[in-house]
Amino acid sequence: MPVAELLPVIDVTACCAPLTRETIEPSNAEDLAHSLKALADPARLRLISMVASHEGAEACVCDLTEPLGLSQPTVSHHLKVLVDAGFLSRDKRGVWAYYSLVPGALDSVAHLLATV
Amino acid sequence: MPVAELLPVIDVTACCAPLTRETIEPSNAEDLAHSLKALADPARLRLISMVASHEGAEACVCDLTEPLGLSQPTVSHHLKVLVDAGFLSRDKRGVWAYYSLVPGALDSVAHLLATV
DNA sequence: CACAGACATTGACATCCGTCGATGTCTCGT
DNA sequence: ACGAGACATCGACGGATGTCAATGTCTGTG
Repeated sequence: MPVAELLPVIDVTACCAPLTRETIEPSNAEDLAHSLKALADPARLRLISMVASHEGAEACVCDLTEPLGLSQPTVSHHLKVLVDAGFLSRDKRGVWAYYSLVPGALDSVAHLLATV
Repeated sequence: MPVAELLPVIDVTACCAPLTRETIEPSNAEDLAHSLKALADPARLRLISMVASHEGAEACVCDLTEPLGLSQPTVSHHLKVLVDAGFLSRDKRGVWAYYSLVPGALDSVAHLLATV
C-alpha cells in the first residue's frame, strides 16, 4: 500500500500554509496532489454531492449506483478512494454500508487552495 | 481538442452552487473534475506556488526548470495545462515567457469545494 | 544574414486510472 | 442450515497521463 494512503486530508491540511503564501515543499505538494486526485473525477464529485444532499447526510451504495449510472463494483471502488483520502467515512450497519462526509475535509483542501 | 479545454475555471465557477449544497449536475461535475485534474499533480502545484511567491508574482520557464528538477519540455507541458485550465496566464515578452496567477481562479475552485 | 538561446511541439514509452464481469464475504430471513 | 441480497475484491482491458529526447519556431545579437 502506498504511503499516501495513510495520509488523509486532515493530515495534509495541518502541515502547511496555503499554496500561494510561500513555496510549497515537494513532499507537501505530493500529499496535496494525492488529495486532489481523489476529487478530480466526475463520478467521485457526484458521489460526494449525492451523499451530502441525501437525507440524513448519508447514503448506502444501493442509493448511489442507479442514479450514477455505473456498475456496483465501480461505485464501491470510487467510494473506497474517497474514504482512503479522508473525504468520506464508512459505517457498516447490518447488510448496508452507509457513507457520509467527513466534517472539515473538503474545507481543508479549499483552504489550502484559497489565496485570500 | 476536447471541449473542456475551452472551459477555464472562471466559467466553471459561474455555473453552480458549492458541491455539497445540492446534487451537482453531471456536466458540471465533469467541468470541475477537469479543473481539479489540472491541479492534481505535484509538479503543477509546485509551479503555481513558485510563480505566486516569485518576485513580481511572475516567472519565466528558465526560473522554474532547475528548482523543479524536470526537463524544460516537461515544465512547458505542465504550464500549458495550467494555462488551458485558466489558473495561469502567459505573457511573452521578447524571448521569455512570463507566467503569472490568474486572479480569483484558485479561489473559485476553493469556493466550490467549501461547505461553509 | 547567420547564430545562439528561450520556449513550444512532436513522438515515443512506461505507468496510472476508470471501468466492468466474475467471484468472494458477510448478514439476515426463512 | 440454506439461500438471497448487499457490498468488497480480483483480474483484465483500454484509454489517459507524466516524462524525456529530438526537433521546430521565434527573437535578439554579432
